[in-house]
Amino acid sequence: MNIAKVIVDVPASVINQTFDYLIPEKFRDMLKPGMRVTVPFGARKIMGYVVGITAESQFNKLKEIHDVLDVTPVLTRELLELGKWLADKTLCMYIIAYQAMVPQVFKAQYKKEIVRLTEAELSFDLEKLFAGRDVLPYELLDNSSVSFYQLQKAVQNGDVEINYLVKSKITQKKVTMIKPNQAPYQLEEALLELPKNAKKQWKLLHFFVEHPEEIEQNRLIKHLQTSRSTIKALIDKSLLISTKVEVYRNPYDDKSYPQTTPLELTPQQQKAITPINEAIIKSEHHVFLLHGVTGSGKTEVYLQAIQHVINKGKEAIVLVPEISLTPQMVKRFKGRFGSNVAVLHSALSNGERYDEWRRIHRKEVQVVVGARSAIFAPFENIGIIIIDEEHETTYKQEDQPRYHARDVAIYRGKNHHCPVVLGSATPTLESYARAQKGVYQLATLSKRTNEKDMPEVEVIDMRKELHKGNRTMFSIKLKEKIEACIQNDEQIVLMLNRRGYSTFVMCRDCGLVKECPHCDIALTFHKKINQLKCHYCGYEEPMPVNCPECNSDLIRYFGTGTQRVEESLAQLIPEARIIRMDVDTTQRKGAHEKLLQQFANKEADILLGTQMIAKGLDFENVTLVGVLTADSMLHLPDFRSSEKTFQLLTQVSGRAGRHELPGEVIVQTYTPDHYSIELASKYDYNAFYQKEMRMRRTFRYPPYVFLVLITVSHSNKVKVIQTTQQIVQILLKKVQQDTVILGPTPSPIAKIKDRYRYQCMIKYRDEPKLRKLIKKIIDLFAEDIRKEDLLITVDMQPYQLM
DNA sequence: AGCACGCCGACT
DNA sequence: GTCGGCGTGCTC
Repeated sequence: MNIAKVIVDVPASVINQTFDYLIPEKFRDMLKPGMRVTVPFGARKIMGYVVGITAESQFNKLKEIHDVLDVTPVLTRELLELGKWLADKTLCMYIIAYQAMVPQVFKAQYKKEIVRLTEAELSFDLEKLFAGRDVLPYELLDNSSVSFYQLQKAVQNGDVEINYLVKSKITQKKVTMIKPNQAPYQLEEALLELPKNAKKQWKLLHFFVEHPEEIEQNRLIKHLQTSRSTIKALIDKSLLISTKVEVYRNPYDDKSYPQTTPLELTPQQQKAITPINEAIIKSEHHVFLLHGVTGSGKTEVYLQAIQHVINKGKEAIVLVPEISLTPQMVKRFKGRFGSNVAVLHSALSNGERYDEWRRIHRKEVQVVVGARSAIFAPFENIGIIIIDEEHETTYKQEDQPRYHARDVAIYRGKNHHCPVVLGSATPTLESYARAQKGVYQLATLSKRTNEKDMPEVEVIDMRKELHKGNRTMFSIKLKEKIEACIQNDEQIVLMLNRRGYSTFVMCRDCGLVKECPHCDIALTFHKKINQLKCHYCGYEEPMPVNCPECNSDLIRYFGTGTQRVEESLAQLIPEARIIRMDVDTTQRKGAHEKLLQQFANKEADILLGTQMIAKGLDFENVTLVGVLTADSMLHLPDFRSSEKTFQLLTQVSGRAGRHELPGEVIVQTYTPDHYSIELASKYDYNAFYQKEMRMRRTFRYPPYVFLVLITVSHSNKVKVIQTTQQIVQILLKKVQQDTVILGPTPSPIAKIKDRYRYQCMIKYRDEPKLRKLIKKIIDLFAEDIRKEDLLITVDMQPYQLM
C-alpha cells in the first residue's frame, strides 16, 4: 500500500483521471485519502487530492509525492465519493467538484522562482537581475533584459534552477498571549528589584502576581493602559513569556444572542414533525416536503427536529437562501443552539469562512446554517438535512460544477440514512409532483401560528387606471391605502417586481441605448464615477454628453426602477419617509442589515425595494404590502415565469400582518386575469399547481421532461452556429423518438466578451445514455476546444435558461 | 493547463 | 551561430 491515486489540479479533460504516485517512506503511515498533496507533474509541481491508496500500479516508473499539505483529510471518504458522483452527474472535472466542496483557501496558488546555484560570475544581464539576491520571483523576468533563452541556457549549465512552488492561501489568525515565565514568588522578588522609575513595569508585574494565568496581549494593554514595549521589557528580563495562539475569527459573537427555548407546537406542527422525528430515531432516509404557508412556523419545526438530532449525538445541515441569511435567521439558530452552530454565507471573508469550516471539520459544532455550498459540510454523522425555501433558485449553482443543492442533499441523506426536509410556502412543481407521487412525504402547515388569516389581497387592474387618466405608477386605491397607513402610524412594504434593475442610458430623441461593444447587453451607469460600465466584461467608457448617434443632448440615464418609484412617490405623498433597498443602496457590506434595522426602528414609513424585500422579513408594524408591477416577470422567455410570479406574490404577501395588526395586500397588474396572479391572490397553491402542471405537460417542460442546455461560444459567429448545428444533428440521430432537440438558437445574451453564444436544448423523459453521448460529442470537438478556443458548456438541469 | 522539445526562419 | 516563434505531444 505505497501508491497513492491522485486527482491533480489541472482542469483539462485529458487530465481528468487519477495519476499514480509513490508514497515516500516518511508519509506512509500518515497519508490518507482526502488529503491534499503536492506532486511533480511534468516539469511542474502541482496540488492534488489523494483519492485512494493501493499496492499496485499499471505504470512501472512512478514519481514520488513531493509533500503532504494536510494533517487530517480535508475530504471525508463520503465527500470523495460524493465529488465523483457530482462530477459524473454534472459533467465537470473531478478536480472542479472537489474544489467546490472545500473553502476557497484550499485552492492552491502556484509560484515560480529562479534560484541561483553557483557562486561563479553569471552573464551581465543575469547578475543585474539577481542584484545580489539568491532567489527571485519568476515574474521579474518579464521586464528585465534577460531573455527566456538566456535563462534556459543558464538552467542547462546548472547555474540557476527554476523552482516550482505550491502555495496554500491558508491564513490562520494568531493572537499573542502573555503569561508569567517564573513562579509567583519569584515575580514578587523581581517586583522589589525593579528600578523605582519603572512604574509601568511594576504595575504589569504586579498584575501577574495576582493573576498568573495567560492573557491576550491586546486585552492586557487595554486593561492596564500600557504598551507593547513595557511587556517586551519584562519578556527580555525573562519574567514574562509570549506565545502565539491560533484563534478562530468569530464573525458572530455568541454571547450576544439571547437564549430561546422551544415553543409549544401547534397541532399542525406536531403532526408535521412526528414522521420526521420517527425517521431520525430509526435512522431512515426519507424526503419530506414541508408545505407551510408564510408564518406557519416552519422554522420552529426545523429547530425542534434539529434538537432531536443533536440529542442523538448527530449533526444537522440547514440550507437557507443567501438572501434570507439575515441576522434575523442567524439569531434564531444561535439563540437556540448557541456556539453549537457554524454559519456559512457569502458575506464572510475567506479567512472567516475557513474558520467556520474548521469548526465543522473538527466536530466543534453539530449544526451548520449556510447557503448552497454548506451542503458539503464535512460532517460524518448527519442526522438531518433541511433546505428552507426549497423553491429558491439560488440553490442551483450557475457555474461549474452546475449542481442543485437539493440533489446533493438527497444524495447525502441516502448516504447517512437520515431525513431530508424541504420547506416552502410555494414548493417547486418538481418537488410537489414528487410528493403527489409519494416519492416525497408531504406535510402541510395551512395555518399561521398567530391564528390570523393570510392578509386579504386586492388585485388592481392598471389598464383601468390608465383609462381613468391616472398615469402614475400608483393606483388611486394604493395611494389612499398608503396615506391611511401613514396616518395610523403603520408601515408599508412596496415591491417593484423588476428583474433588470440596473441603470441604462438612452437617448430620448432617437431611442439609442448605449450597449457594450463586446457584449450584447446595455451598459450600466455608475453615478459616482460618471462612467458607463459593462457587468459582463468590465468595459468602461465615460458617460456621453451628446448622443453618439444623433448628437442630441437629451441622452439620459434611466435610474433603477426603484429610484424612479421613489421620486414619484415623493411627489405623490410628500410626507412619506422612504427607505429604498436595491443594488445601489445595499452594495456596501452591512448596508442591507442597517436599512432593515432603520425600518424596524420605524425611522421610515415605507420600505421600497426589489425582490430582495420579498423574503424572510418580519416586521410587526407592517400592515400594507404593495406590489407595483406584478406581471413584469411574466413575459420573460422562461418556462418558470408563472411559477416565479406566483412564488414571489405569495412570499411578499406574507410580509403583512404577521403579528397583532391585520394585514392587507394590493397587487397592481396589467394582466389581472393571469392565473398565477389570480391564484396567488387567493393563496390557492393547489389550483395553481394543477393549472401549471397542465401547462407544463402541454408544452413539454419539467417536471414532465428533463432538460439539458448546451451552450456553444466562440468569437466567430459562423463557427458557433455551425458547431451548434452539428451538435443538434448528432443528437437527433442518436436520441429516442420522444426526445425533443431545440436549436440552434442564440442565447438570451447572444454575445459576451466578443464571443457569440448559441444554444441547443434537449427535452427528454428517459435517455439513459445521454450523459455518455454528450461526453462523446464534446470529445468530438476536443480539437476545436483546445486549439480554436471553442467553448461548449453543458447544464444538465438548467434553471436559468441563459 | 502549462511546459519541453523540436523545427524553422530571421537576424547579427 | 544565436534567438525567438510556433506546432505538437505529454503529464503517473
